[in-house]
Amino acid sequence: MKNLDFQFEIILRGAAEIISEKELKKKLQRSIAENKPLRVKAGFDPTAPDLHIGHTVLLQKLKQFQELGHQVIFLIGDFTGMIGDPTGKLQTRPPLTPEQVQSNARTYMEQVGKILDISRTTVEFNSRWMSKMSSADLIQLAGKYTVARMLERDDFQKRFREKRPISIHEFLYPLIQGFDSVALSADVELGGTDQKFNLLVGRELQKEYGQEPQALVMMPLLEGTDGVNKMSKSLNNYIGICEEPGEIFGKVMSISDLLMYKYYDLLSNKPLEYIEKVKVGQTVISPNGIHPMAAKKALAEELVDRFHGKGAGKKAREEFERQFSKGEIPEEIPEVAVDWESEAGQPAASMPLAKLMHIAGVAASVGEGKRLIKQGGVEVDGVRQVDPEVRVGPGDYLLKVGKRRYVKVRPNQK
RNA sequence: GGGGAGGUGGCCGAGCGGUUAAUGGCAGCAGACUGUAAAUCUGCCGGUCUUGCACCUACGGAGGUUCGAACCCUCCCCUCCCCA
Repeated sequence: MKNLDFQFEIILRGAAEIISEKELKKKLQRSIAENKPLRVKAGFDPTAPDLHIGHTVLLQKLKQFQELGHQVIFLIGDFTGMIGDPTGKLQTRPPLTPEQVQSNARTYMEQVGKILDISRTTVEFNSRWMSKMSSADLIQLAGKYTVARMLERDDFQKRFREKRPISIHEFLYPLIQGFDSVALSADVELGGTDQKFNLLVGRELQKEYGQEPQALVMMPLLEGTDGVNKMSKSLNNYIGICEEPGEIFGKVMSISDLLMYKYYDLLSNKPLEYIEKVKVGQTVISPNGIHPMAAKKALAEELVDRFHGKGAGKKAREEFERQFSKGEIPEEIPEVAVDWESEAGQPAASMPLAKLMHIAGVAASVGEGKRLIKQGGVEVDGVRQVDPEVRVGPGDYLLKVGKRRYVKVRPNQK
């Protein structure tokens, strides 16, 4: 096992906060002395099996622990997930069936495998111990925390102050999450900074149950592509790790420069000297700095490589440059077969372009198609269309919508 | 248990019997300018088609009163506050 300082430096990189550094060092020290890996836990919600790069901030940190020889425990919160997420405001989630949980878990692992070494990862489900817990046990658990302490949590406090509802079961969530640490005898728990309260509850409960409290490693939250909100699928400001290379590359290119520098800090594995050069380029144009656009392309390439394998990034970059820097059409364009039958069952002589766009999936409705045409955002075979009422006959067309959406349509052969 | 205030489009938030598919803001989309950056400016922003000032859907849910209701009435559901 590597020495203490070496390990600690790696763990520290990118972390927003560690509670406490002293305790963590002590644990590491002991682990080295006894040649016993630390049990490192991180919990995930099974209801959203589509991972985005925001999740990878945490996963990368887990990977680092793994590479340092520690035992990584990937905890799937299926029990909590089955009840519903308390942070969701109004919606009661339909409970997941065990089959759904299993299938989500599989999807999860496939994606997580892009980053972690699955063969060396322990996967746990908190239903394993929670579903067996009796009401009496649960009440006993609830007895270990007070309402006043619960209300210390930021969002509870805020909602309480703003007179917005807080359900009793929401108080149970931090307790259950904390109890997971007890059940797993976790030495370290990883989480986002927004998890701080829950993570701390884990420490308290471990003490209550006679365990040494876990050390906490908190990672900053990654902002979404809008640069304002936390990355999340529901806000549609995410970059999914399973998205097409071109998609990932494009989304990275469209973030603001300012955000790019944050992404560098949280996502890039490039040497620190390189990142320094990137940051120099932010303010001065000098031989020591890297131009923001070049830096962004490098980051996009790195991420595509990470999720699609070495070489995919370079390909995506070339494709990107062909399409946008040179204005050429992309190499691979999705094709859609369109039925041209009219209501009478006869092949229609023509249909409005807007409708064709709708069928081809590039417009949410016919109305939107017309709007796009009116606004000059539509090209057919390289010719911009301006009449929202134009009709087209059956045939092969290349549609371009907006700056980057292309689709080929052809009549459906019957 | 008693009393009071509310539930409006993805979100926030006006409207409180009739040009209201519903002011405004945010988000989103398209265009110009660019580095598919930021900032800025412009336009759009429920759906359908025979494009009419048409039809359908929509202001928590169900009924009702009206020529006409997001706006009035009744019942129900949900949230918040005060008292117990």
